[in-house]
Amino acid sequence: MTLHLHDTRTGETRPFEPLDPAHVTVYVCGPTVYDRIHVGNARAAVVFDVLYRVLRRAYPRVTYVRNFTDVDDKINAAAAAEGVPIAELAERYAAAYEADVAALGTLPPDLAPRATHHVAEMIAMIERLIAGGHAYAAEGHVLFAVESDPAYGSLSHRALEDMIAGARVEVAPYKRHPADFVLWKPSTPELPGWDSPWGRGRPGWHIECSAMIEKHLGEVIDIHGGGRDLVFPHHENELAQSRCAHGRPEFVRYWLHNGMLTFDGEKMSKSLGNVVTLAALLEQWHGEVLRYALLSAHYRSPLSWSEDLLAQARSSMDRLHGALRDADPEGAVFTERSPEPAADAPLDEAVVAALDDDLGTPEALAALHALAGAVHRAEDRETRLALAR
RNA sequence: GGCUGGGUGGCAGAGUGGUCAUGCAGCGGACUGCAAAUCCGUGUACGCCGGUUCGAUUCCGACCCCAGCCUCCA
Repeated sequence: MTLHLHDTRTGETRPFEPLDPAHVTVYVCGPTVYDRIHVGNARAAVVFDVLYRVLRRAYPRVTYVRNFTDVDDKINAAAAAEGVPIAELAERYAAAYEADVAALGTLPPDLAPRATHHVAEMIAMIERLIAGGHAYAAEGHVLFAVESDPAYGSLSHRALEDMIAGARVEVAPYKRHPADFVLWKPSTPELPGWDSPWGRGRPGWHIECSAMIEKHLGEVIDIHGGGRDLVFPHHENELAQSRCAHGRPEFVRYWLHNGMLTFDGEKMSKSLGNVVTLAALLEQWHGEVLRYALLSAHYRSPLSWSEDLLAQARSSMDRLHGALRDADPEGAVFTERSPEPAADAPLDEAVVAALDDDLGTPEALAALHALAGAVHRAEDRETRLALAR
């Protein structure tokens, strides 16, 4: 079976057909670096790491880009609270992020661009949008005109009129349409800012991803990933900007969104205050156990997080390790934690089939356990328990 | 209210029109000097009500409930 992926935009799972099979392009929304990440954030990193590994086995070249949002109000606030320069704080948490997700056995992306390094590209893109009649300047801001994009709402499946009905925040007076969103906003002298045709200011959140994708991967990419909570408005807006700036209807061929981690039935998020930082968990649990726990549910489903889940993950993981020990007591074939099996290493067919079916990690793990059982029952087995996952 | 996606055994969580997910936990047994590991066996599971069908957890309809998004968010 060939790789099938679920695309949020069309709502269907279909065979993965890259634009250019010789070079697959993937972009995933990375963190805003103002604090240590929590397990919920880590889920996306792990899920898309699995995708990356699956793609690398199937295609000769894969470019995986995961950005750092290093210009944001929260960063400014955190830096001010600590009394340190904004850039210093951002770099500190970017480094912490990399260390955190590396502990979960994820491969580093091919590129990890910073938003602040791409302001010129953003400004250029905004100018193109204005020239094309898709954006307008007003009171130091530049706004995207949602009504100029007939396809606006196609990713999140909502109609413009529904958005107006649902609008809970007071609409800024300079907006032509309540759903218009900011591409550029003015900045105060103390805050980070860049000179632009519209005065000193800083970019809106959505435009960074559009600009970085265009620069590093081109106008059309194969896969765009992120958490479900980013579908609207972030990805919808990103899609609108890129599509309109490029003047071509296609932007992302497959939109992949991972489900949220819940804690006591509610989404784990900073605003709800029910977060568990990854760093704290790593003090108690091996990264492998956390990875196992994060992959124990299908990536699109919500996953209920608990101490119990971790204990179960550890026991399950132990069973797999036990099988490896049994099959290979000297550790001659399998190293403790091989970062990635060789590209030509044979993998169990059931595992591959499960992964090819929209990254069916629970089924893949079940297949791994079936192998483990076989290893224990048989005498010696050269089972290739490639723990690629 | 609108738009998505769900409701599966003690827990987590796959899947399917008529035999088994899988793991953890529990229980019984085997092996072992004890223990660990391993093996074997074990549980009226599929939100509720109708419908289609020889047969539905799986298809259709209504209902109830839950989560996410609509505001920063993986």
